[in-house]
Parts: sequence; structure tokens; C-alpha cells
Amino acid sequence: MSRGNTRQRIQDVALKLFAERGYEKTSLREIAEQLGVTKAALYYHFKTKEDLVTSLFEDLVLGPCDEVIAWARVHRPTTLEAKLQILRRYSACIGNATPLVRFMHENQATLRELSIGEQMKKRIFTLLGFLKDQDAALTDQVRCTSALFTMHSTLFTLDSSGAGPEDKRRAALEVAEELVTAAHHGDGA
Amino acid sequence: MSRGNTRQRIQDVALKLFAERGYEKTSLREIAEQLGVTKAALYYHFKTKEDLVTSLFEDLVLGPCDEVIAWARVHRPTTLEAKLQILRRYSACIGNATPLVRFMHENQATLRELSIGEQMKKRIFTLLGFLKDQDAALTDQVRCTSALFTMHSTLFTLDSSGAGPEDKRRAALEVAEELVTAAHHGDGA
DNA sequence: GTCTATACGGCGATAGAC
DNA sequence: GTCTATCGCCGTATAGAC
Repeated sequence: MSRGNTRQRIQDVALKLFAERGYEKTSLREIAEQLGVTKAALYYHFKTKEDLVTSLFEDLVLGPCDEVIAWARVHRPTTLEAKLQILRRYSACIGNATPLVRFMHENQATLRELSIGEQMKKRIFTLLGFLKDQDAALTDQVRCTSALFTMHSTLFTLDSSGAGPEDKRRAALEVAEELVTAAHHGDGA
Repeated sequence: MSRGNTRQRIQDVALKLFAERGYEKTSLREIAEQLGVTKAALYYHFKTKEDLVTSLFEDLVLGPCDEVIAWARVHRPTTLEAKLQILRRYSACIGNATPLVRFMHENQATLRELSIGEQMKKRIFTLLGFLKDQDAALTDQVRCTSALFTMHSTLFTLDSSGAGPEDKRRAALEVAEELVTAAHHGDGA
């Protein structure tokens, strides 16, 4: 049973429950129960509940996200094409972690008070800084912000459309590219 | 002091704390403390914590939201101009309740399990149904969904821009109109 | 190294005194 | 209309079994 993969099994159950029911409504007792252990056992593998949720971000999105930022820093995206490259890379990065992105989007108030939430926010703001000009017209800033949020939320909405995850990811990317393109050309000035 | 307006004073403090710290992290003891009473006193004015948050939505956005839906049902928005009218009316409606919209957006996981959350979700879905065609291309459905979310989130983001609340509301409405216009013309087909 | 038993203060909620 | 007292569940912490 517990062949050194207990930590991984805790993470799997936690991510599932966190995404379904939210961070606060998911108790450690619930997580432990689904694994057939007591909640005290979780404290051997993770110092706190926050430490558990932090590990999910570290293992699933933090690294890939930093790679996109590193790429952006090197390429200094002043051209539209470079900006669109950032969108494509970020879209691919979050597309592999749909449940966690959903959790992040739907638990912003909770994550705001957690260290990992601040870290994720900082990274998203950094990416946003590469997409939009600080002095751009307000509508253009709205367009770029909306582009990122659209890529996030489309991953777990539009279930009624019957479209698959990859189709939705591509459609969201397409709309995001449009928004950033419009902002780059400065329609809102 | 408590001249029959105690209920209102509880709502004011609750909305402020819910928007700042989130629903779950805000305890009834905190709310009571700021009012100089014990938490048990709150239970005279509101049956439960859920009843308290529900009253905020009922008093601030539920009525105006239903008026927009009623208008939409009467006018059957098949033309682009009618769809844009819905956006403008909805924008005005939520513009008067920025803290509550922020709370709604940042506590989706929590609200999903509350009756009032389901009711709000149903209303937003209804509005979305007037904006987008069920059989439209996936990108067009993404555009319309993004339009509504953009109007929501712009109310409480872009603080670094230094723009005022009304400027941000108008900028978000402008971008939303663009998105719905593009979807109406069926660029994504 | 892995986990159970037990305890603590804070939470939402209720009952009943004033 | 507001209080005290109490309840069961929460996250957290630790002692100790194996």
C-alpha cells in the first residue's frame, strides 16, 4: 500500500477535492478518510494544509510558468509576434494543469492570504507586464488582462458546448491572441 | 446607536470583510466585534452565515439583475444592437455593487455550494444565453463568456492604472462590446 | 520512517436567561 | 435584542506505538 507513494496519493486526492469543493470546505479529515488513514498521518507528509496546497502548485505549474517568464525576459517582447509567443507558451503550460487552474481561479480570496497565492499572482502580473504597455490606453490594458483570464477560465467553463479540453484551450488562445493583437495596435488610444 | 438599523450595520461590516478577506476567513466573531456585540447577537438578525451573505445579494444585485433579464426576454435580442443594450444595462447594474461583484468573483468555489451562488450563476448563464448562439463556433462562445467575465473582473482589477471606477467600468464595457460584436458576426465559424 | 491517539483553541450554530 | 453556555467539527500539534 504505502510504497513511498503516499505523498503523491495525498496530493492526488487533495487536488481533486480542492478543485471540486474549494480549499476551505475540504477538510483534512475528508482527504485522510479517502486514503484510509487518519488526518494526523497527513502531518507527517505535509507540515500544514497550506504546505499541502503549496506542493500542488510547485509540482504542477510553478516550474513551467517560470520557464515562460524566463523566455520572455530573454526575448524582450516588443513585437506583436513575441507577445503572441508568450500567450502560446503560457497556454500550453496551464493546459496541463486544468484542475489546479480551476482551483486557483475559483479560490482567489483564499489564495490571496497564502504565500503560494502571492507568488502565483506575482508571476501572472509579470507575464501581463510583457503583454501590455504600462502607459497604454485603459481599454488596451483591459484587453490584455482579459486575454490571460480568458485562457484560465475557458479551461473549465463552456462544458455545455460539448467541446473537448484541447479544443477549448485552442479557442481561448485564439481569442486571447485577438485581444493582445488589438491592444498592441493601440485601438483604444 | 442601534435604532432599528442594526441589520443594515451588520450587512455593511459583513460586505466589507467578505470582500477583503473572503467568506470563510471572515468569522462571525470578527463581524460582531467590529459592531461591539457578541456573535450570538448576529443570530437574532440572520438565521445563519449563509443567510447573511444571501441578504447582501438580494439587497444589492438580484433585483437589478432580474430587470436586465426581463428586458432581454421582452426584446428578444437577435440583432447586435439589442445584445449591446444588454451589456450596457448589465454593466450599469453591477457597477453599483463593485465590492459584492468582487466577492462573487473571488469566492466562486464557496458560492457554488450556497443557494444564492446557484441563483446568481443561473442568472449570468441566462444573460449569456441571450448574447451567444448555442450552436455558434467555439471561439464565439468564448468571446461572449469572456465579455461578461471581463466586465466583472475589471471592476476590481487594474488598480495600478490609476483609473477611476467609472473609467474602468466604461473601458470594460467597450471591450465587452467588441467581443460580442465579433461573436455576432461569426468570425470564428 | 510511518502512522495512531489525544488534546487545544476557534469556528458556525443553538438553547435559554435577562 | 443581546447575552452566556454549550455543542460538534475544524486545523494544528505532539507523544509515542510499531
